[in-house]
Amino acid sequence: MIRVLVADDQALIRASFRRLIDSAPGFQTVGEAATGAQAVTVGARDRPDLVLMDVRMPEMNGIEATRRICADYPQTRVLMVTTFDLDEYVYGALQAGAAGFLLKDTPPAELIRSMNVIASGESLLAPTATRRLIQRFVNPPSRAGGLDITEREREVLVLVARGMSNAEIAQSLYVSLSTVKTHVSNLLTKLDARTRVHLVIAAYEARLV
Amino acid sequence: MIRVLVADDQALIRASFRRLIDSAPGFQTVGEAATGAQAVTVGARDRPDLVLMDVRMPEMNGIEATRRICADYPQTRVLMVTTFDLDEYVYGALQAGAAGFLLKDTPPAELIRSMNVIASGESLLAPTATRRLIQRFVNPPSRAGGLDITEREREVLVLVARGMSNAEIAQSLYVSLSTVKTHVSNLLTKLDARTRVHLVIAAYEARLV
DNA sequence: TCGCGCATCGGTCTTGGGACCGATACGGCC
DNA sequence: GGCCGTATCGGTCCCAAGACCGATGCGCGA
Repeated sequence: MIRVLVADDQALIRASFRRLIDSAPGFQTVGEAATGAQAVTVGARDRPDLVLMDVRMPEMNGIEATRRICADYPQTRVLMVTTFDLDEYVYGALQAGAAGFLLKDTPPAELIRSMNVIASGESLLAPTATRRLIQRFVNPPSRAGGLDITEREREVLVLVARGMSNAEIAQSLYVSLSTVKTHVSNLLTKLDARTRVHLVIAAYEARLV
Repeated sequence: MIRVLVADDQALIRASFRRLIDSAPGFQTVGEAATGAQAVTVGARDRPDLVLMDVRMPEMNGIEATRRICADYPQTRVLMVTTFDLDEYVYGALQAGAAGFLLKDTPPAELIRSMNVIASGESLLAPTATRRLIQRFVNPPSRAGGLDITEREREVLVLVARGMSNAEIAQSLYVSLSTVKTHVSNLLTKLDARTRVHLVIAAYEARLV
């Protein structure tokens, strides 16, 4: 029997979830919470196997509540169920430790299936959330385009970020030391850096390496 | 009508998928491929909306075929369907551009639903793959433990990696410049670095920043 | 008790890094 | 033709960085 806690600030939603859960074989509602703080409290007291967590709640939002529950009781699995399909919600929930993220318009049967998946230790996301997560995995936010530097400067920058000295860069690019120094100097100005260390940091932040 | 290409080296599997697809409303099989190379060829010729792609195939594996198809025809969506649930497969497929990743033991009805999701532009993964992707998102591989340095040295290292000068670090830690220099010097030796730039690189590679 | 690792501090010395000055050449653009 | 951005190169100057030497005090385990 999978013991479920329902956390949502709307009583109607809670009741609806409770009916759905209790009618599903193998599931049982063991508690309700109307705020994030309540969810944490009840989660600590009743140790449910699964928490259906809303994001927007008074006192404490669902993300923060998820963070605390997951931190204190890792065996408790949290399934985020929200009306709004926002990036920050998804990323925040996952960072907080949620095992799943679904929208409230998910058909009941699918919700039950999803709860089984989550309770079994696997994870599951709404398709839109999946797409975004994959997107971020494949193409992590690269603020590289923000660097307003020339192509040659970019080449020099990556070599600097590889730890090469100006002399080594000069050899590598078949130019004189003076030229490299000029490029580095221009880079320092353009990127508002004091030393080449800042250039390395900028390169890493821009995902150039 | 969603036009589907089935790529799998086993004729039995292809036939099975074809029957399933053609019996589903809104779907139509437009081609088959027994190798990755064939999949690329047929994909280029027939421009299917969706490709059911196996990973292990002769001539060219499904990952590489996916990479080429996605590179040339971004509107073609690839759903990876494989027997084996391996990390490299999942990550490789996603990097290659696949929009989904399912196991061959997926029930037919769910496969059809998944194909609808994929065709609609969203993404979908098998629960085990979802869990792993989330895991990697939340807790990216951190080679931080590998650094054999003292606690104080670690503190200095992160400040170096933030771009601070030795003097600034000294102020920040309420110690003398000499002390900082000693720590930096020890760090350079321990991490086999020639300059502080290498320290910054090491810090970033170790995910210390 | 002695040794060892760690953190702390000071000194000297060399060198690469960076600021700042200058210059030439090439290509695109109005 | 003239302007501008870019890439190239040279020189001078200064200083932070780093190597290398020394030292002290503290805690911990053999």
